[in-house]
Amino acid sequence: MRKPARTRETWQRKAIARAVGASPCHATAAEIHRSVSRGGRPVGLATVYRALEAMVRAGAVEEARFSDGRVRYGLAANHHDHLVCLNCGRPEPLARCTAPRGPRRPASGFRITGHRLDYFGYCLDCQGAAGPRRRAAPRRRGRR
Amino acid sequence: MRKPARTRETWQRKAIARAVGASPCHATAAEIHRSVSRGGRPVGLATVYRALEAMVRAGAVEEARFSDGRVRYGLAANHHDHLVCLNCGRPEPLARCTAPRGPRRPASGFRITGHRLDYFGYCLDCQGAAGPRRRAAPRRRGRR
DNA sequence: GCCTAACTGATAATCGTTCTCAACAAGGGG
DNA sequence: CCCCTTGTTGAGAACGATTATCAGTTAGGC
Repeated sequence: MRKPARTRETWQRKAIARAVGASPCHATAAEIHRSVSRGGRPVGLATVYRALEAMVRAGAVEEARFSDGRVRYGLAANHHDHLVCLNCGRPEPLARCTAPRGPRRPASGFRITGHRLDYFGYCLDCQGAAGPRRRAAPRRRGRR
Repeated sequence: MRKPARTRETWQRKAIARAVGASPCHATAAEIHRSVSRGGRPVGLATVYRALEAMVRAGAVEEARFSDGRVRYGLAANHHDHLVCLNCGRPEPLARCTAPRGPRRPASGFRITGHRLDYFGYCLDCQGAAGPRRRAAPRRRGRR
């Protein structure tokens, strides 16, 4: 009887896992793709997305989404919260997780397995320059 | 000297603001668009996005992004955290905010003005049906 | 070495969101 | 009340991150 192989250890996935671990904060798929392709054989972008999806499913990697709409990936073992600037959109990692254990008694029988906590505000650079209530320029979309 | 009018009170913006306030939890732009257009004169989708952007800039509305990638909008006055199911992706509002005041001393001089806290896990419906470690079906994209 | 299912790369497709542009209208001035 | 400036609207094109397809490759159990 053949034991079904769950996942295969390709050099691409190893390189992608290494790149995710090397990032100090959560990185976008494009950043990971660039990092991997720069440091060796190029890897397809679709492969990066598929590998990241598999790692998320396996619980090794966690996703984070900020206001720019792009998904960012980081090692689950390296979990941290963020300070996100409302002006420049840049996320800053927080040293330690400050979230409470969970809401007092999640009614409705919800089973909690994780969380994500982001603080919004203005980073040092943007406090003087632009002042509050100025929106970020998250990403250029739409017609050019 | 003409005093420049900052914003104009069009019936579209009033209707959109009413629809945002009527939603029990954060609603997507498409939901708000549908809600507004159903209950009266139809409004362009671009208008909905522009009005929401203006309200966010004014601080009256806050954004939330879950794993399906769509932006959701809710009244800032009605702030609440969420329980997000990893299987079905449905967000459940939490009655009260449980986030700590802020991280112990945001180094780097970051000025915190708000936060967002989500708990991940599995809702009652998905605990029995699918079990853990099964990914949500967030959205259909890519080739058909 | 063989075989099969998992993986890869290139690329087309999808869809939420934003931009363009001409036409419209809020609301302050006269 | 009319005029004028300028923010707003609606329709649709454009955009870009992400996902699906498909044919060829390969990891790894036997």
